[in-house]
Amino acid sequence: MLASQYRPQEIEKQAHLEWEASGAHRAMEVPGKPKYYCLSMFPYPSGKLHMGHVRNYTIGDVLTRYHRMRGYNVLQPMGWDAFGLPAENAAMANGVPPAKWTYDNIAYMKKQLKSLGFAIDWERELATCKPSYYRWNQWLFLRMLEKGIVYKKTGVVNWDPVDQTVLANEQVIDGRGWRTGVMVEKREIPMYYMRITDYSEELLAALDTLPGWPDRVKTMQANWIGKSHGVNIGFPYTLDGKRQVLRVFTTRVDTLMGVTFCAVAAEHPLASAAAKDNSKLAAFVDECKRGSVMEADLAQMEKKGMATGLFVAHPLTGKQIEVWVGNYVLMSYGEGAVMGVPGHDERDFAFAKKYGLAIEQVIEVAGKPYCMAAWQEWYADYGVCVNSGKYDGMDFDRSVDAIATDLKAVGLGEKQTTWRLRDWGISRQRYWGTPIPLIHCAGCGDVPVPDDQLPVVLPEDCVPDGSGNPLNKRAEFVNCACPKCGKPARRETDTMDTFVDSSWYYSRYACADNNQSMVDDRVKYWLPVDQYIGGIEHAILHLLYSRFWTRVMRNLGLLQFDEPFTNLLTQGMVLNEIFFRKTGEGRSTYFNPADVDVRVDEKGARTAATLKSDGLPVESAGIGTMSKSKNNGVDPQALIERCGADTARFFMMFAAPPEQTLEWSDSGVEGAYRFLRRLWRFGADRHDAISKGIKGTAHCSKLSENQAAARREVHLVLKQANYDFSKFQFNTVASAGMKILNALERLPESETTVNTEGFSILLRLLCPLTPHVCFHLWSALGYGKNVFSAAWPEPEARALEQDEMELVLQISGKTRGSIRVPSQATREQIEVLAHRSPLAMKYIVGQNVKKVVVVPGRLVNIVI
RNA sequence: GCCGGGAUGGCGGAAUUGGUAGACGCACGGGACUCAAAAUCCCGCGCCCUUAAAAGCGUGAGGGUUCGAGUCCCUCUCCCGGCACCA
Repeated sequence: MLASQYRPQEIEKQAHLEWEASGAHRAMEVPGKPKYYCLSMFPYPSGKLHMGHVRNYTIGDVLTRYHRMRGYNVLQPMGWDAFGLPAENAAMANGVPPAKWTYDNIAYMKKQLKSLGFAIDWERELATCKPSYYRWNQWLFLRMLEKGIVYKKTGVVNWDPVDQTVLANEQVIDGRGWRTGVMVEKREIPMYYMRITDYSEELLAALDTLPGWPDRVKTMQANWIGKSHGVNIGFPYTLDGKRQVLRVFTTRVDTLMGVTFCAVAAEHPLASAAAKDNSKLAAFVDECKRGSVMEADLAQMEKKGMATGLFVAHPLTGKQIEVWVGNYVLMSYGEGAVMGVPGHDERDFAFAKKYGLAIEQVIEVAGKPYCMAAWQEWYADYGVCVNSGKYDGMDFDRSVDAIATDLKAVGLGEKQTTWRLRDWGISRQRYWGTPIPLIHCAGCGDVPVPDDQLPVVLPEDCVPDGSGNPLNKRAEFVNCACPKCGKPARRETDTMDTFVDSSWYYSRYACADNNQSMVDDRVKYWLPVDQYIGGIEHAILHLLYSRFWTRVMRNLGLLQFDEPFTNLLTQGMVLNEIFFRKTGEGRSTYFNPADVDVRVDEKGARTAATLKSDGLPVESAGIGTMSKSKNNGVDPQALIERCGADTARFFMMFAAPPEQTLEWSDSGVEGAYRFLRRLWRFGADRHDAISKGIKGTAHCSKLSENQAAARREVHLVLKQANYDFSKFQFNTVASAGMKILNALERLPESETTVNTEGFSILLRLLCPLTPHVCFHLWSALGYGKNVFSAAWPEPEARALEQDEMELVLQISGKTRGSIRVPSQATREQIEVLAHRSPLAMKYIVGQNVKKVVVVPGRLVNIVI
């Protein structure tokens, strides 16, 4: 018997018990059975789940359950990206060690994930902050060190001079330290790097082997790697009596004859040399070195520069060219120096205009006038060389070849391929991360920790206070013996970038219990990941580092594949409304949408919003991602407790397609809940009839016209829904479920045959989305024991057949109505029927028919 | 600034390849049931003119290709994601 009322809490709890008892979500290696590894990006244990998690893991769970029903052996694991800055911030705020805070959060969030009914194999759970995981970070780091993939060099960091600490970019606000408020400085410190640039070519080329990745992600990665072809040019000069060469890289050597200055980065050796006895320049160079290291900030800074007083010679004409220091020149790209061609480059133009430097046209584009006199014209288009001596009249390709040849002849340049991608600096001057397994010895230098001393265990009871890395204050951690000479030595206290942790965790899930090796043979069975799901914000860094790391492991013989993620789904963000009031000092107070009343007019359009507590108006700042700072988050817990996990899941899937942003809506949730109540009631009302009814296919021949029409509709919607499933369009799958229920509800209750079949289709179609209610109804109505072992529903061709079909009738491209024609009608017959239809007559009598377009199954267009 | 993406009723969204724009849901309006409320059910719902029908307009803005454009091309505006130490 079925209770008349839908009580999600009860049936969900019961379902969880049954699934747990039967081990329904365990994934075991079954040789020969097709496997499907479905992975969602693991969460950072920030405290409690947010809606972005719920969305991400619901998408993953829908795919997991769908593929199980399709006969795959599916693995869906879960773990914790447990190292990172927020734990240290929480420690500073509450005095709790990051470890305790992290483990408490994991326990709570795990409970929440379980309450959502995800088909996760919890036996494979991992947390990156556990020595059993990060020891393999350390182990692989040492292998990379041996192979020369890891190396040491200096890198630039944000330095807070008051707290005497390195700041993350996130901790720099408007160029100042977040806690001290003082201007941040750039500081160079020694760091360890991974040679991801050794893999530039492969990482770029292999994007073509990833048809299952969204094009936008592949484009972003390709642009990030940034392969460009150009020429490396030398501008000779003499300094301290020695002949030297200033090297620049350009992709536009065709504009070489238009160079009117050169500009170098503040960190460039030439800038330092010139600043030595020029205090004004030294001050300017210092100024450039202050402020944030973020590229976005640098690129938006006002272009500033100062002449060095040094001159270099044009490599082909010998003309003297002044060298400037420019804050828009990045030391990290190319040679840290550029040739200035203000006539044909936007940034050079802005710079030249500001400092009154010469602008010369050396490229002409047909049909595009160049108005030098106005001093506001430049263009970067490709064209033909002019004012360029022997190169005049040459197009881009020819001039590049000619100029490169001439440069080579004088030993001042050759063609070069340059990459935008930089090596990956992994050192972090922070506590809550994987210790870098090195020991610094006065006599032996940097000594790797021997494998048998791994893992280097991070003490779990430190409490950071914002002034540097607490590991430095731990004598028992820092002081150690040199593994080579045995003398007292100093342990490295830098930890690894947390992107290291997330670069290979997907492999570890296959063998999380192995404490003898990083990976084992089970990886061969499960990997690569068939479907990876996560936020679009990870499109570049995390995914690129993972692709790199996979190749490193492959080259060490640990993995047998090139690409870790065969298919990628990038999910959109979850947004909510933002309400605020301005307070005195121009600051804003934000109010949670749950505390705001919104009034509407008789058409449903919004008229006003007021705060519930005081009834006074609040302002709307539109919609934005759910965040603490905008106070617009919705706690999934309250929702689950009130409406159940199925409602939360169904709303998430219905409100928007997975890749798009999703806007939160309380009434939308209410609608989802209403639908599930209707679904339940349909089953409860027809319980007796359906449980006694004949299961299986309803036979067309025995059906009335009414029944056949309803059945046709169900199968038609199913056909579309199956297509949508294959495209991961879960929002239209959800709406297909609603359409099927609408169709079945329109049928009289006595139509048991069609109802029984239709409802079984509906339950199977929806069970990946709302597993609990479908699981319960399926067995309660006697369809079988377990809906997840049932066959996936397929539309029946015979159910879709019909004698007549409707075609749209257009007159000269304007839709005027529709006509009915026999399904088998030929193009000619359709044309005749269309002409004879009263609707067409009305428009074509007395007109000259120029042309008739017939699109089979769609429309007829009579052009007059 | 650079790279990537987006824009469709009051709202979320739908519309396989160019072929009836607005499926499905929310909100809103009207009605039924009820002592009443909640729940539930029925009807309506892009804009404009209108008693109604018909016509006209309509997918961010402007232009183009086509018998036909939300969908393809060009130009522009606004919004969102990333920019290497947030994860």
